[in-house]
Amino acid sequence: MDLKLKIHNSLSKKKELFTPINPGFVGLYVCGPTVYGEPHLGHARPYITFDVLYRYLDHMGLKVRYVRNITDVGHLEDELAGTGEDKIAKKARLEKLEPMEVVQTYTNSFHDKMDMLNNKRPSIEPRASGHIIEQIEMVKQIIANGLAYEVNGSVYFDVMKYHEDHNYGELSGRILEDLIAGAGEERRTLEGQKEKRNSVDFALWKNASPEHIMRWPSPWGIGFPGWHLECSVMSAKYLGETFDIHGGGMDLLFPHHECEIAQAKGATGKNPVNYWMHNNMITINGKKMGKSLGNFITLSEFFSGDHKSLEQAYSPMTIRFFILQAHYRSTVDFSNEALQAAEKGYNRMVNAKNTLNKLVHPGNEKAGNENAEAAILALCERCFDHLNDDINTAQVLAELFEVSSKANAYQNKQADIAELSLSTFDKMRKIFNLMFTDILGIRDESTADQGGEKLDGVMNLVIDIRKSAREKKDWDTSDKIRDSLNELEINIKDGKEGTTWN
RNA sequence: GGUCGCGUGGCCGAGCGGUUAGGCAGUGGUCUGCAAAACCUCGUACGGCGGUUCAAGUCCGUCCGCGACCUCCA
Repeated sequence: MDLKLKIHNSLSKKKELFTPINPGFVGLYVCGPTVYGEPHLGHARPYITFDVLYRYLDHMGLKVRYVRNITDVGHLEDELAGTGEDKIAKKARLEKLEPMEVVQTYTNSFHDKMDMLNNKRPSIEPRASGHIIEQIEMVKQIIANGLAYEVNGSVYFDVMKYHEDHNYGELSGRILEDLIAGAGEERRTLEGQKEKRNSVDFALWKNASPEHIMRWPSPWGIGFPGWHLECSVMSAKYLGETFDIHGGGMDLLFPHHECEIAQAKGATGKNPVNYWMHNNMITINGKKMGKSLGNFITLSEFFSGDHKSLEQAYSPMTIRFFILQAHYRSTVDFSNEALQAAEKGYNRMVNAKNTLNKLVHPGNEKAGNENAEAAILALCERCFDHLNDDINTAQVLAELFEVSSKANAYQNKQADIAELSLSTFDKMRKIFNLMFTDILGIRDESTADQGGEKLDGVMNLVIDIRKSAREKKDWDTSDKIRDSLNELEINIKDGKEGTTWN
């Protein structure tokens, strides 16, 4: 099939037509979380963004191998004292847990939250700690190529040497001379800085001090792998030395992804990634929500509403809808008002979806209104155009809102469903469901959808009783039923065609 | 300080050379026992100042404001 998907490549800073290396197959790697804390709103964004990409590629008939790692070792934490303690190890010490216990706890939580957000699980979810041998091998290769050096049991990547034949900064736009010149006073105190030939060099392998908990033997002594190595190693192992798409948050662009490129080229000489994609940040009061500022709200807190900044609980689908209403490369600012707007929009669209799926078309093969017919057909096409234009989910949702209005109008007889031909109506319904459910990955959280047959039966009975009451103008009974159901979060709507609920 | 990005109506957010984004809130209607929902209607926005162009939120310059990265971060 002819691919028309254009994606913004961070490497060229342009939208490029996506062409997979192997026709029909796509290798997709997304940087996963470091599992040392509860996942927060910021984590929702990349995984929803790339989930939609994954779903869309899949819809187009491509066989996608989606690899997303779990970082359970390796990130150094630069304490003020400069001890360079591993994040996982630090958390373990603070919580008096085994490091792997910490890892498991937060990995489980991460999985739970991702499931709730309706993100599909990746094809492979490798852990850094399970690939120590491969990481050591890659370090050896880079040393053999003369682009890394060992000092006191640690191995550093020689950026200056690499830059002689390559361009360190090709992704981030950094200029090496500026990086060296711009090294501030505060950075001089960081662990290992004095061992490096140059301040811009980064660790591939770090010597472990005796009190360091996570440690592995290596040709350079007991230690642990460096910051950026795992992604290079695991992407190469499962997707090949050069693969199609690498995604992640913009905050990872430098140094993490820049270093990945350098490591990969330093090891294999090959460009590791054809298309780099970066999602923008979620902000709170205009500032990036993240660990370092401590201004994050966890997904659990959103789902329960249990946080001082939250006026209410927000469901997983409200969060998903909220994120999808903005383009992935724009920042999106959190606020209660914005989330409440997303919640209402989401509810409106879900209700419209259910309405649409229950509509019965009279079956006319000719459109009653050629203009309406043409408009709907054009709208259907535009949904795909928007996705092809760098996954513009905001525009897709705008189109689906148009369909929602139509569906409601047909239901209420405020517009004639026969204005569309049967085939166009079917197409509209099919594409709405495809976009909403399959590609945008939005799930129906309403009671009606989850109550099952028994609830349906009960509700039919209740509505029938209420109908009798209403016919007798027994408004007390009628309103009592409505109010009581409301308390159970079941809403009654009296329409022309009878009463419905959700 | 360096590199990059952003500033759109009350709020959130698409668009990025000429045509309605959309959602939420608000206005006025229709419907309705009441309510809710729904549908229709209305608002005419693109930080300031210059410039390019027949035509500019949309391109260029400049100024102001904000942010990201340069240290772990999605």
